[in-house]
Amino acid sequence: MISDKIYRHKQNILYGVSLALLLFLLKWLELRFIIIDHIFEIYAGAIALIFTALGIWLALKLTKPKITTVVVEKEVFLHTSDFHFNKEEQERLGLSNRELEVLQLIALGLSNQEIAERLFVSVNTIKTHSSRLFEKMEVKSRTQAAEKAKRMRLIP
Amino acid sequence: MISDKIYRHKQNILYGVSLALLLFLLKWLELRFIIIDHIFEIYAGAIALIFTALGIWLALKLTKPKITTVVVEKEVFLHTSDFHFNKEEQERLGLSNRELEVLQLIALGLSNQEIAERLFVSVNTIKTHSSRLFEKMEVKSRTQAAEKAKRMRLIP
DNA sequence: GTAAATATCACCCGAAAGTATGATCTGAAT
DNA sequence: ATTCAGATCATACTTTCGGGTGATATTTAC
Repeated sequence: MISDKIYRHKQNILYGVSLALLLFLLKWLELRFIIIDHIFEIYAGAIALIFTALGIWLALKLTKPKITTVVVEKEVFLHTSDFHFNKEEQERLGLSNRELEVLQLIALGLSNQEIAERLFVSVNTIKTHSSRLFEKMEVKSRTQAAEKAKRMRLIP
Repeated sequence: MISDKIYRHKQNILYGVSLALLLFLLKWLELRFIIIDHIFEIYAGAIALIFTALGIWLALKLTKPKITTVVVEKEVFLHTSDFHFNKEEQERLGLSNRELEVLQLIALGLSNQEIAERLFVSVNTIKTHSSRLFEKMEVKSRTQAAEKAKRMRLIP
């Protein structure tokens, strides 16, 4: 049995355990004295650590965050195909809607007679409109009017 | 004489000076012991101050700045540069260079008279050119010609 | 309501645009 | 040398354009 062996070697075990305890005590005392001998350095190190952390915390909490602004230019390509009517230009020139309508048909290359037929009015009316049109646009012919209208985005 | 007076009070002066020195020594010893008594606290305070400063410095030096990215959209217009003369169309219509020249001036809105002056020829010549032009382009007026020429990329 | 702006139409006239036809002249191709 | 395309010019004629003037509805703004 195992208990029999223990009993037989009782004294040996007791001696061994006592020796182990003594060694442990000695080691513990040694460590204790090391700590006591260096208590000041340890304390100082702890203070250093704590106050470094405090300093970091203070700096992070109390300073304004650093902000670096990076400006990235992004090129946007605009195509002429998407035509946007220039209402401002119409108002600037003081063109009425009817006059603009006539202008658009002139730019398509229609004659006064054709425009009159399309709008169900007389040629004389179209002449009056176009005259006022040229006056307001400061041009002297229908071809110039068409050219200028395209430049000013009054027509596509 | 002054030296006489000093000689006469020699002992008094010696006593006074001795007393003053003694008091000074006592005060010095007192201050020394105060410092020695509190040497640990002073040292700890100094460490705390130094390492707080270190922490602040570390935090300021080593933190990454916040990066704010601002995207600025830069508009790039292509319409002025995207014109490529349509030589094929000119050849398909059978337009001569002179006719094309006249066509371009017509599209600018110039009158026959103005075109004639610019090209140093007579109005009749311009009329001949424009007539042949309209015939080849299958249009009936200068305004139509200008419109069609722009559509066909014969002019910008 | 009245005034101002807009849209409509008419008539006249001169200028410009466009058509038709024909005539040189030149340079390049055959 | 001849042919052919392109450029030039002219004359005659028709059509369209654009300016000028005036008149009448219609709508919009105050």
